[in-house]
Amino acid sequence: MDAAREHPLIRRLESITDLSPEERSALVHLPMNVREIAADQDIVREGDKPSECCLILKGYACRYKTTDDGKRQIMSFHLQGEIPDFQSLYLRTMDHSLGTLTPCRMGFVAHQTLHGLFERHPRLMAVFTREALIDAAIFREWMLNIGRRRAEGRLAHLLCELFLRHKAVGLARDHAIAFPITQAELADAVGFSTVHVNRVLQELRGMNLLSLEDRVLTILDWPGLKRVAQFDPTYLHQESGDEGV
Amino acid sequence: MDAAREHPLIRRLESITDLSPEERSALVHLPMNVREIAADQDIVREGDKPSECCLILKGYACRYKTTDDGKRQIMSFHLQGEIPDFQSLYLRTMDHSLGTLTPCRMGFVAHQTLHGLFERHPRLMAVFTREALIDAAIFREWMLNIGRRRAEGRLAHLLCELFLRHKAVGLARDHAIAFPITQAELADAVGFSTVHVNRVLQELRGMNLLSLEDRVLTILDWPGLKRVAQFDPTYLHQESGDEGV
DNA sequence: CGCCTATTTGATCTGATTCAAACAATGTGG
DNA sequence: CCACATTGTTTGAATCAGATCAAATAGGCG
Repeated sequence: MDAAREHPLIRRLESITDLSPEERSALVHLPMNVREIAADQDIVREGDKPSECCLILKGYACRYKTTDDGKRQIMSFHLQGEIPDFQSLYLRTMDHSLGTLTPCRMGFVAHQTLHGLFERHPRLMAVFTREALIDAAIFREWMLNIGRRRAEGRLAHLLCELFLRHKAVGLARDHAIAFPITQAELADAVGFSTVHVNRVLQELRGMNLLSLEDRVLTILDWPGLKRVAQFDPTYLHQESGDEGV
Repeated sequence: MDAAREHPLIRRLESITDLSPEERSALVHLPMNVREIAADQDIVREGDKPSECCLILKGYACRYKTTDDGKRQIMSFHLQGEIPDFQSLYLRTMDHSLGTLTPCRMGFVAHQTLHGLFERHPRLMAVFTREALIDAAIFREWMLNIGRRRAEGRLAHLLCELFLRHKAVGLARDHAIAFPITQAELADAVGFSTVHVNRVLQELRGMNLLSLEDRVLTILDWPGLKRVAQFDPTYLHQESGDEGV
């Protein structure tokens, strides 16, 4: 079997664009330092000045910040194949932290290595730049979500997004995805209390829109969920939208 | 007097990095279509597929989105010298709208022109990429702000940011900046009702932290304002931080 | 002057928080 | 294999920050 097919980064990039044989080869042989990391560990922290980027080979991670009085805001969730701290290539100091949600296999790639890669393959640089801009688009949508949507819609919106992002990279089976995110983590992502997440989740279940048990999220009624979320997938900039869901 | 000094884009970029004579020359002669636009006009709208980017030569603009039920979230404010829709170079479809807050002079630059510029001056591309990543850093901070900070801190935080951003590009005079943003617009930026913005603003004034009248914001007590905002300027990635304020 | 937009004030209501505690599931070490 | 600790979920009751509704006031400006 083709080694490239098994490589989470390549699988992800090929869900976005076509790669030339040279580009694929460069990516397959990208020097990286692979480490296994337990759940709930920080990989880089606010204030750090990292000299490498972190590629998720397996598992789930998130970016977050905390206020001085200890409240946390999760700004993004990340799946395998993603490089959550890509921005550290251009912004020396971390303005937020990156941590694991589950046990993870991480590939650490030196900044220098990536700069070299981009010099030899400018098109790859454009692809990663695009990805970073999509990240920003997701941040914008979350702002609208947190700032202006009320409970059911807000939580539903996040679940719609997570489902489509899994689907786009082949991590959805039928209408189900792995869902290792706890209610407390969901709360920190949408700006609720844990208690409220629990109650809203029960509402969504009560409407037969979804089921969430044993760390698996199943979408039972996609049009219905989209409706309560007012979900429009444009901001994910997946060429396919949500057709075929 | 040097024409480049007067050019808002160059002034802004030189507040960030040094430009070579060739880069400056390329920027001065960057072909653009200049238009005057009234206040409260959309420049591009969610769903548009623009073929040019918009440089603010004069005035204030903002990016925003609305929910189906008409609630608006402003995701960013933009000053002169900025290119708020830079992402349209890489993401075909607008996932949000860009509108003026005040009468503006705008320079429209064809995507093609910018791609050409970046090909000839890769370092400029890196600078703009960096700027886009700082945009994203600001979005993240706003998420924390909207999701996890309560009223006084939330509004104070936004005002701290706007002050520092003005200062960084020489648009602050002593401790005062132009402030054409209405209370309704502030409300849409921080996720409040207009009424609540008014009350919180009165609190901040009552604490003698600032004055805001006649479209001028004056910071009366920077350490105090920073404290209630829990403001840490790291996320703006200005090398100078807030020293000298 | 009169119109329109922006700010301010007051009264009431409500969605979500907080606090507290029970319950379930999972894992750990003896 | 059980006792126990730990982490995550669920439920109930009281409270509150901020929203909503309504109306007055204050500024520009044609």
